[in-house]
This record gives sequence, C-alpha cells and structure tokens, in this order.
Amino acid sequence: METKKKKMKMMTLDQMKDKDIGKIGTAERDIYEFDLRMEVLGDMIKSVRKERKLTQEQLGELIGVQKSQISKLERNTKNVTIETILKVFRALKANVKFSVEINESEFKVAQ
Amino acid sequence: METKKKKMKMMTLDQMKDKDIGKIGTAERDIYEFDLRMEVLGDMIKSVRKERKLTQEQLGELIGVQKSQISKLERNTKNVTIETILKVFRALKANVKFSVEINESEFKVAQ
DNA sequence: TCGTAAGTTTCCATATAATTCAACTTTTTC
DNA sequence: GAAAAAGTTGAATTATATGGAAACTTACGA
Repeated sequence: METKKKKMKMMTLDQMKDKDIGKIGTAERDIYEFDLRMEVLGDMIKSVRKERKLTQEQLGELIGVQKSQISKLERNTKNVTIETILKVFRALKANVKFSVEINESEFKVAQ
Repeated sequence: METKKKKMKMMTLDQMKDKDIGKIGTAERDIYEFDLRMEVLGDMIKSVRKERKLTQEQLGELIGVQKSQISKLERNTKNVTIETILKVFRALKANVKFSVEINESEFKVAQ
C-alpha cells in the first residue's frame, strides 16, 4: 500500500463532484460517497477542510489538537478510530453517513 | 449515552428496511444507511450477522477472534477502529460505504 | 427443569492510536 | 528570493482499543 507517487493525491472532491450521489435536499448540499478505506478518508478530511477554507492549525483549534495531528490524519499514517473521524467531521460541520450493503446471495454458510 | 432500556435494542435491519436507500443493482441487494454513530454500528454488526445466520462464535472464527470480542463489538463497549469495522463486515460479505455531506452555507468561519 | 448453546462480563496483557513538541520542508506572498 | 505561513516528520508519551481466558448469565430445546 505504498506504491503510488505520493505527490498530490488530492483527487477526492474534484473528481467526486462528478459521481456525486446525493443532491437530496436544498440547493447547496453536496454528498460524497466512497468505499470506506483509510486512504480515502484522509483525502476527504483534507478536501472538506479546504472547502471550509481552514488551515490545519485552525481545524486543530476547533477540535483541540495540534496541527501536526491534523496533518497525520489527512495523510492517514495510521488506522483511525470512529470517534476521531466524528470529531473531525463534526468540527467541519459535515454529516457523516455510513452504509452497509449486502447481497443476499453472496454468502456461503459453509466455511 | 446510557439512558435507554438496553433490553433488545435491535431495531436496525427491520426498521431500516423501510427507509432503504439503495436498491441499485440486481434483485437481492439491500443497502442500509445510517448516521455514523457508535451505538448504531454495533447494532448493524449484529443485524448483518443474524442475516447471515451466524453465531458470534462463528463470526469470530471467520475473523480469527474470540466470541467475546464479537460481543464487545456488537454492544459497542468501546470506540472502534476503521480496520476493525472493515474486518468484520468483510467477513460478513457486506460492503461498507461512507459518505460525507456538507451544506455549503452551514459554516461560519468565525469561531 | 436440566443441559447445552449462545451471549456477556471481568480481568488482564499487549499493541497501537492519539497526541505533543520541536525541528524540518514546502508553499505562498510580497 | 527572503520571510512568513502552512504543512510534514520523528521521537516520545499517554490513553485506549484489541484480544484471550474463564467464569458467568441468558435463551432455549428436549
């Protein structure tokens, strides 16, 4: 999981704006959906933060952590806890949804 | 976060089947979406596990952990790591998606 | 109502996520 | 192109999630 170039991977919002899933509510709401994967999560934080015109330091203040911590979250150096995710997106006034998709067939009981 | 009765909170799949968001693909696919919150996550695991007709012990075997661990996850005694969530739902052959919703307006820059 | 299977709880160890600080690098601005 | 601002990195520390074992409780079928 370290094969990519690493130089600006920042594709999320821009690319995602196309395959935008939602447009449910009022005028100005955007929804970005993606398979839950660590890498993407980090990008998402960064994207939304930029959308909100905040520096890492400012976001850090909102949450109560150092800018270095935000940097780490965005660059997903690590596995992350749900609480952490919520803390961040709450500060960014973003709503986080989660969905589980099951194919009834797909499952073989035998192991 | 400990005000409820605690006796069978198991509402997820049954209740959720109504406000079913997806129905995207082929015949038998179900999608359950919910606000990311710890409590609900545990219920979701339990629901899907039951859907798959597995005991906690069996699910544990699939993942490589003790049944007590599964119990803990379902009763969300703890905060949880993304990796753990993925491990569990992967074992349950469920696809996990994640979405972030932002209201452009909603944000006041001043703090 | 007994016995078994399923689920829960507690105690404990270990791994690792969260975090800071400070130095460093990159980007931006003038 | 120098100075300032923004972002990154590494080392160290603290907090806590993961996990096992075993004893316990609950559910459930005969």
